Amino acid sequence: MSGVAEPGRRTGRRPGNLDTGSRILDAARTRFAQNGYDKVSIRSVADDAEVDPALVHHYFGTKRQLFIASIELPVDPDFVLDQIRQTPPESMGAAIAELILNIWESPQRDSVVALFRSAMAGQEVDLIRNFLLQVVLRDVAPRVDNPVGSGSIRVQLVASQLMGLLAARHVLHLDPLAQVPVGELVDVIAPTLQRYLTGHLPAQS
Amino acid sequence: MSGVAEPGRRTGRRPGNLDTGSRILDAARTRFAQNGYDKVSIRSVADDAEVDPALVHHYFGTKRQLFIASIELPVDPDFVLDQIRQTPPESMGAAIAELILNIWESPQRDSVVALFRSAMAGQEVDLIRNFLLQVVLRDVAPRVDNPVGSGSIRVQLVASQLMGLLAARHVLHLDPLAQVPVGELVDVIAPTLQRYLTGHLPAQS
DNA sequence: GTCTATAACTCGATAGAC
DNA sequence: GTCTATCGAGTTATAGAC
Repeated sequence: MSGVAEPGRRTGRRPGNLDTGSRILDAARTRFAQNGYDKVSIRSVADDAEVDPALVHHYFGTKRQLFIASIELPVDPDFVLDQIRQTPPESMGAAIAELILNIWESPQRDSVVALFRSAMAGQEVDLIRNFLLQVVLRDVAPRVDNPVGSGSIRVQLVASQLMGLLAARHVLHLDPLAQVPVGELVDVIAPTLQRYLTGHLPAQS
Repeated sequence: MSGVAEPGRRTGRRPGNLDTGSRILDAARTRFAQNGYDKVSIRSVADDAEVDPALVHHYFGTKRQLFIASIELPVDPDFVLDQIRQTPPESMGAAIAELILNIWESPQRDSVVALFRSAMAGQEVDLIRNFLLQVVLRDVAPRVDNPVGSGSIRVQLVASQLMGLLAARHVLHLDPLAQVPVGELVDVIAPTLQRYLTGHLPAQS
């Protein structure tokens, strides 16, 4: 079977090994999520992908470039933002909790966790803060800007609760919080987010 | 002036250079807070303290020991816990917010931030989770355990909001949230914590 | 495209002179 | 108590053979 080329068929190079590049990328994603940027070595990624370390450089250049490539959110921000846009302000708390918490249970979780950990470690912090401020939050803030000027604070309070949940559940793995089903957690968190967005904030009155 | 010893005075070794050990400790504290455990080298701490790197080992042993020594909370956990213990459950939200947020504005902030960043980076995570679970949270959980079994989840929800606030304000420095005076923020956060502690949690009913 | 070999560097920790 | 010198391990990244 093997080694003997049937004339006209099965000759030449075998079709890409499920693509070496994407195997590297997958390995990098989970590694970065588990250990954070600093503690991940190109060698360990190469090992996980069962690939030579030099190949990682060959495909992605420097470690930083590999990180950026691996982090690239497979979720379309516009898709998420569109759903939020179509939600009336009175029910945005539940909508956001539902959307975000479910993303964190999806395969995209590794990317998000890796991004968050890197931000906390001070790596790529500008990249992340800009993404947060200019892409995600800036879009929602004007819709909840009441009283005038409170919009940014409101959405950043929401971000703080969401980040804390990410830290507790997916980084520290606090039990039993980490074991609570998403659906229940959404119901618990939604009222908090809703109050931050449209509720009465003592300091603003 | 210099070099000439007046008889009977100013002889012998000069009084300790403000103590080499504490200079090292101070440098380590701010370094760890700014850069996290991983990115701090013993050499860099020694540079900041204007001390030979070998001296750091001489005084504190390994890097881990230096970290623990530098992290050592200047706040007595019992002091904080006592104040919480003396608060009736109905107003614990405000009490906790008041206590914790003010600690984060005190000189102890660097230690707390360093600890948090290390936890997020996966360093010393057992040490931190145990501290959190067994020292801080375990004490409060039984007092808000209603319905039975909800106590742990309740306090961990509180922890999540507090950690998120720490991340947003003191790690990511999100403006304008990072600029809000503590007093106002306490009033904003307290109701959230109170609901988590004693309020109605949809999933529990 | 893939891999070997290695340059160039940083780190923690130690031994030992002074 | 303080410093020099260095070991050994780990890293990114590159050069070049195949």
